[in-house]
Amino acid sequence: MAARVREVVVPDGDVDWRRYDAPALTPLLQAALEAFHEGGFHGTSVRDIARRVGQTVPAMYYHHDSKEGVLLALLVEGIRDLLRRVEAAAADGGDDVRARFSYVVEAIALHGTRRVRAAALDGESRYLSADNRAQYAAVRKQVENVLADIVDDGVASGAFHASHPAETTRAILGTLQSIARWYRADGPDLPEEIAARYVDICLRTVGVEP
Amino acid sequence: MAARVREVVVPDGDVDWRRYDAPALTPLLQAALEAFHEGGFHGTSVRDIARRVGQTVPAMYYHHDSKEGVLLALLVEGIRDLLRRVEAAAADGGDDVRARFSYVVEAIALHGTRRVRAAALDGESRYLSADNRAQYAAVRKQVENVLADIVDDGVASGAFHASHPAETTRAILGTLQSIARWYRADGPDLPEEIAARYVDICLRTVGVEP
DNA sequence: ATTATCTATAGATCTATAGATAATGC
DNA sequence: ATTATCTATAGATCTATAGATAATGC
Repeated sequence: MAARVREVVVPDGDVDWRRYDAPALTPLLQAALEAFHEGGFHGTSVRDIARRVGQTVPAMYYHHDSKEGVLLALLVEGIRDLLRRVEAAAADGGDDVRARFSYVVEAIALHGTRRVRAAALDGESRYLSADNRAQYAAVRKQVENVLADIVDDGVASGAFHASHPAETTRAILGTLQSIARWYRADGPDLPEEIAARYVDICLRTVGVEP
Repeated sequence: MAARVREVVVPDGDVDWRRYDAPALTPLLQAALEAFHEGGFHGTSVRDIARRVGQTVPAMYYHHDSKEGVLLALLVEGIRDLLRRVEAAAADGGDDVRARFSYVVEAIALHGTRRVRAAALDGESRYLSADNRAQYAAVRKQVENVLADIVDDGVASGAFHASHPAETTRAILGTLQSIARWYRADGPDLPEEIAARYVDICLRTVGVEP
């Protein structure tokens, strides 16, 4: 197997979770991300991907086991990036549960716009084989748990109000996930504006006046 | 073109929007809906569909122009069903904006569980040709407008609180849409329980204590 | 030696249609 | 006549691999 994952160790304290540079993807993965975003996993052929990057199909197979391997690499890279940011955002909030909540919502909303293709790719994870899907889902679950813990803390301390904390967390994640399905980079609103609005909206959802 | 749409005229006052019988789909459309739900539009071949219904591929082409025609028929049928129910739910709420909101949210949530395959199919609408997508989107927009008008009314009358009503409506629709992505009929919760919880959650989102 | 690419191709599968055939309704 | 199905097949496209070739690093 030729595929490898370059592990870049970034100390958590150094993560600027609001800053987005160009994604650190190989040209082939960048092309595949765009292709999957436009046509979906099954609607994209390996020839589509190769053509976009100006290479031949076998060049792709040298770096990745299969088309599914390309999807997995993109999904794992994307969700790990989100997890790093979300953990940094939660840490940034310190002891203030409302700040922790607001920052984490902001981080997920920013990801949905600044990394709209990666965020929208989540829906394609269902086409992964069981093993690969589990690997992706494990990281995704960690992201969800960060928010779930904050909501639980807020409800327990009386800062938040929710009749069904777990379902409320899921509802908020659904809302934030949906951003990537309508956001267009050439639209009228800046990612920062959108994120700020979703912080407001999600605060109300946990019973807090923004 | 052999395909036809049977139009069943149902007076709006007669729609029991909480009641779900078996969907009125031909066996082929039922099979296609299950196939698309499992594999997505591009991950499903016309042979898959024919095999499920115990027929040959040309039998499908006799009733539908193309594979895309099958998807369009399913999407349009599903969204029209939802629109009918949502309009009945809004009417049921009468002059009480909170009741109208609660009923419409309940109706969309019930649709996400009772018609989970149809609801989840929404994401595949992006693979339709521009014309067909516009036809589907027009009906979908009507559903969204019903909720948007209620949220605007509630904010205008002071019954609801939302800094960004349009974005709040979109957020709520995102939450409700996400139900179909995790709901399983063999799960522990009844559709009615889930719908009731989402009414609670969405009321909070518009600044109302449930 | 290793890394990264290429040309050429295998073998399967895809959507869709041509044309035949049977069953039904007038 | 109409409706609904079938067998057979066209022609394109799919994923993946075999084996050759060039460029790079020691």
